Amino acid sequence: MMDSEHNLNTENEIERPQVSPAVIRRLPRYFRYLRELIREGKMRISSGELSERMNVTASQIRQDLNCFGGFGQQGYGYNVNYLYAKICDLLGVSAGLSAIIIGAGDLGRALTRSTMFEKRGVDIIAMFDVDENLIGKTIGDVLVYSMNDLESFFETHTVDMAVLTLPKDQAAVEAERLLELGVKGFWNFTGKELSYASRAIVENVHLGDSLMFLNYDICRLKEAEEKTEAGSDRV
Amino acid sequence: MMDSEHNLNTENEIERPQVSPAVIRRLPRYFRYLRELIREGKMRISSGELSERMNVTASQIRQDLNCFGGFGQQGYGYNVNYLYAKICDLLGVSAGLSAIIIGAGDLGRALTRSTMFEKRGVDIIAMFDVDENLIGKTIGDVLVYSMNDLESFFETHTVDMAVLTLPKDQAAVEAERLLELGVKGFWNFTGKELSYASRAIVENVHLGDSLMFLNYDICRLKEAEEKTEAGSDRV
DNA sequence: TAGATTGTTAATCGATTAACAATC
DNA sequence: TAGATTGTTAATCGATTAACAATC
Repeated sequence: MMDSEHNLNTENEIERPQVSPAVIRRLPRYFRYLRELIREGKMRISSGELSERMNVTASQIRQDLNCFGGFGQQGYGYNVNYLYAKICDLLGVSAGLSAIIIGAGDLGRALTRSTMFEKRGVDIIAMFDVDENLIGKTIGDVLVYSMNDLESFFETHTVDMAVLTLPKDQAAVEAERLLELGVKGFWNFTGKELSYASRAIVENVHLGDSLMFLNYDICRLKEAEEKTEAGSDRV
Repeated sequence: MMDSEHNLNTENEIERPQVSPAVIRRLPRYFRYLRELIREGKMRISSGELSERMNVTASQIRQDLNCFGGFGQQGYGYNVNYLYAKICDLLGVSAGLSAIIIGAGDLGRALTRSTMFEKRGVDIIAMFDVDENLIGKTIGDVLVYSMNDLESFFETHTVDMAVLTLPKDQAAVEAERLLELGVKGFWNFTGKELSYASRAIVENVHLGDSLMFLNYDICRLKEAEEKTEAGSDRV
């Protein structure tokens, strides 16, 4: 089941799978559907059945999962709990990752109060803001610190990632500061596109882009409707 | 400049460009960079220069823009204002699209108060919720209506899209209700994956998936670091 | 005109799907 | 054993990049 050829090299130099981002971006979706299957009490699932639920090809599912090893069994399919556990591993659900949220504005507060992090094994250990009225307060069950205390906070805490929900024009300078303190990843909602090559990992979120994609399709739909109407009862 | 071959068919059957989603998903990013260029007062830009800023190939830029017509000029490049106007058109920035927000929770409020919609020409005309304490209140400058008043609201208003920020378990039933009322598109944050084929357009947003993609990379990075440490000073 | 840069075709690359042998 | 379904290779499809002729 485990590959043998790759391990011929020095000691056991781990085989970096080097899986394409396209595949990795699909993993969270498998994660979601597997949770659902578990909730339903389903014990096993075939790529065929899963493909129907998820609206993708069975081929793709098998191909995707095989990038990480043989999680299934011929003639049987996939054990739901086992597969779920494997995907959780890949996505670090039990890795005990810690996060801080920079910016206790509307979005920062919404994210803090959501169950999103908890469900994915990420622990929000603090929020930071410059607003004197917020500092010392608790949002959800997370304490808001002053941005001035960032450095001292890092002396006593390990922080894997920072969620950036602060104003766009401060994004770059604060991110640099966090980088200096050893943050490994940024979940960046500021709209300012950040990129630190090998120094840190950045996931830039552009909600506005998603909105505009929808806009595009709605416009095309409206155009088509106008055309139809014009064709049916105009001049 | 305008294509001639496609227009040989009946009357002028509009040429549906049928551009790939991959290209369309990139348009909002051009939109953002062009805004920046305008802010900087730049009048013209070549695909080469833009490609450096955006970190994509010049080839891709020219290919993308050409899906919608010849927006540039040989030997000169692209007129920033003209190109911006064209992309705004495609993305419906001046189409006067209207939206309502279903669910006045943390996320709904955060979206309402943001400038995201305004910047993209989408008008939020109402919010809806079931919470008696919120109904009648104003968030940003948007009034919160009762979910019971949904049908009557539609009698006097045109609604292009609904932003779904309500609890997951109510997503499907309320979306169906909105569909019935003539909503054309859904910006869906509920986590419940919706799909209405030709009846409506759905943009499912899964912030958690984005977080997990980041998790994946951070885990790989941590693994790599542990390996390095182990190699340098262990046993 | 010469220089620059697009529009567009052709070549390459990568991702998805199909097919089937391996195997439970 | 026969049936089912994976793991995996090969074929197809689509998207990206390179190249260059058109043209401003």
